[in-house]
Amino acid sequence: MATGANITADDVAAEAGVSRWTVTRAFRKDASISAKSRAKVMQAAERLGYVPDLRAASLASDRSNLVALLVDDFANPHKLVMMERLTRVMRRKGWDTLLVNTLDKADTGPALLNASQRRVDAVILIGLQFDDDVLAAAQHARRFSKLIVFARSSQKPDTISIAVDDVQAMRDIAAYVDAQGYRRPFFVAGPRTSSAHLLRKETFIDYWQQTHGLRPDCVNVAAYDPALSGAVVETALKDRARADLPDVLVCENDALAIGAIDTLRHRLGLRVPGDIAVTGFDDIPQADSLNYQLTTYRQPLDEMADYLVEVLDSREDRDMNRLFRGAIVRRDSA
Amino acid sequence: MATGANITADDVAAEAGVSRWTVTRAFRKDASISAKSRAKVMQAAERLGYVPDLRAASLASDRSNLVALLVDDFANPHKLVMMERLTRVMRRKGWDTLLVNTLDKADTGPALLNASQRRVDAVILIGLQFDDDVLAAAQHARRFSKLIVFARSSQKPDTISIAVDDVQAMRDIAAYVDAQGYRRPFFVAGPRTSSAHLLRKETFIDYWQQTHGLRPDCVNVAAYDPALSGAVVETALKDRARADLPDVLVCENDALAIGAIDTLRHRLGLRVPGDIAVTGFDDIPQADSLNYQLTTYRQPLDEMADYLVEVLDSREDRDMNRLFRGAIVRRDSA
DNA sequence: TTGTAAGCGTTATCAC
DNA sequence: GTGATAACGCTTACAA
Repeated sequence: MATGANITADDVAAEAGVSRWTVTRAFRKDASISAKSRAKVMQAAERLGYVPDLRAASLASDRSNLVALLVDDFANPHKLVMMERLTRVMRRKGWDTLLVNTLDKADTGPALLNASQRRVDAVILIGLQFDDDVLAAAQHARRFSKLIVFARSSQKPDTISIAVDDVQAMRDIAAYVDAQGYRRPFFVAGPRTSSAHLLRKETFIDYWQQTHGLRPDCVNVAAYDPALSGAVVETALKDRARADLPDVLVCENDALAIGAIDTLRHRLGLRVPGDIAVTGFDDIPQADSLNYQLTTYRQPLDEMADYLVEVLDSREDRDMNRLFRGAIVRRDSA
Repeated sequence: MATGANITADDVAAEAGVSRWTVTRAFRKDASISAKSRAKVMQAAERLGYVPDLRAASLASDRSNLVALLVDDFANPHKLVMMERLTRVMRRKGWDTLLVNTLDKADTGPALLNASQRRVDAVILIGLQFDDDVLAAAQHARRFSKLIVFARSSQKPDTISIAVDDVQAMRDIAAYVDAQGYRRPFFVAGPRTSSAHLLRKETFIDYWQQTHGLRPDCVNVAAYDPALSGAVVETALKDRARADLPDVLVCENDALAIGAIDTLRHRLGLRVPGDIAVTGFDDIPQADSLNYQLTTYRQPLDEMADYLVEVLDSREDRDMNRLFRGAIVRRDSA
């Protein structure tokens, strides 16, 4: 076990009969080194089982090639999709990922401190509890140069936001629902309270007021949790007369939508989309299942991830916020 | 931004009027240091915005307090549950997590190398493609002392396996299904091929042969993917006469079970559990949804995670494999 | 193209 | 209880 522990570049240098610095060079793609030297070094390294120590490299160069990924809400399946995509793209480009589970809202500060101690080059936030005020309060712990908010828009200065254009997206959804002929929309919103979070809901309501002069009903669910969403929807709808029921539930994301569908079908005895249509947001894998066939909105995650590594690589200091445009994924639910 | 970059222990020492080593001591829980000195140091550190550099600490002490988590199958929702649990428990105990997305089967070696370069104290494998042969081939890249296989049993020496007792678990499930009166069982297995992976399937078949003298039908699904599972089940059952259909589908895990349920209901027009019952394994969040109410088997993840950190903390070299016993979670699907 | 020497910010060891 | 000093393994000038 632990084959050849503590083999250093010096050992390899001795074995290959060169200097330590030449060993280092051999391990870099760019480097002015003769093919012969490199071969000699590589063979010696192989023989000895040398593995460069990135801690030391990072300490000396002040670049860690490490990025902290702060995640708070592991209940939403979309998190898994994002984590897969981000770690895949980053690893391909030479960035390692420090996964930090932000235990609860109060833990944001400690989590950032954690990342700082590892001297990560950047911190990526994917989550919902990272309100701008939380971020502001936690900023003093910063010892990294880039704070990136992924898949959520943020107004905070000193922060790079890579997200879908919520206003555009929700207008697309509203227009789609409208075009399908639904006239009694009902919005199922998530737990967000700060202004940056209300964009989807507000956009949807605005659209409806402007085009049809009516204000859609809304409910707020305290977490992006399907079961909770179902409970809230049930409470809101169970005592309504059939004629008073909405004809479409527009949900802030798929997790809420799926919980809503389950409740409509299994608690309220309604058909989806027969009696009530439902839309989501995110296009999680489940949305494509036979059972849900959820009409939803897909963010261009690949593009967003590619841009993310571009940001990581960049040394620029200009504004790097970027909004992307996704597309409706039309299925049977609406 | 990057408030007070490069504040080191020396700076704090100067500010507080003590030596660097005293600063270090102040930051440890155990330490022979006077309360007065500590207070002085902490104030100075606060004033300067000092954040200890864990890279340097790790380099000097040869303990990184970093653990690599290798994940290969992001399609299974259970992965999200495990990641949450592990990162939560580890973080509470002072262990940071390096998340490595094992891109494909051939990437196992490079992924381990990646971890080695960061000098992680241990590597945890949660995934299915980590066959024992892959592990063996990749071992030469080891530069960490502990290789832990989590939630999957492994026969490999030099490896610590923390898992549920598959034989015991599958016997429990088989006995349950038997006691419920089902007599035409059908097993839906995952993609695993090596012997360590076949435990659940073999145990189930053995049980049935010994107790009823019959060999249940089986299908293999090439990935733990609900859609794929559904397709395989559909192919296997669609041409059968009603009387030839199984009365229960015992699935190797919940992902397969959920895909199977969708297909039974939406493709084959069967009721679950009315016409065919279904069982799963893992108890993923979805299993408890109104739509599935899946009878499944829960692994004692908290206990397992607690034991994991115990293993991480341990300096012992004895055999640390451990099998846990879970419990059936009885719901409506069987 | 290659080598030398001085850091990088801690911890460990040993004195005091 | 506290303080020097030598590692730890690499990178970065700069010199050869």
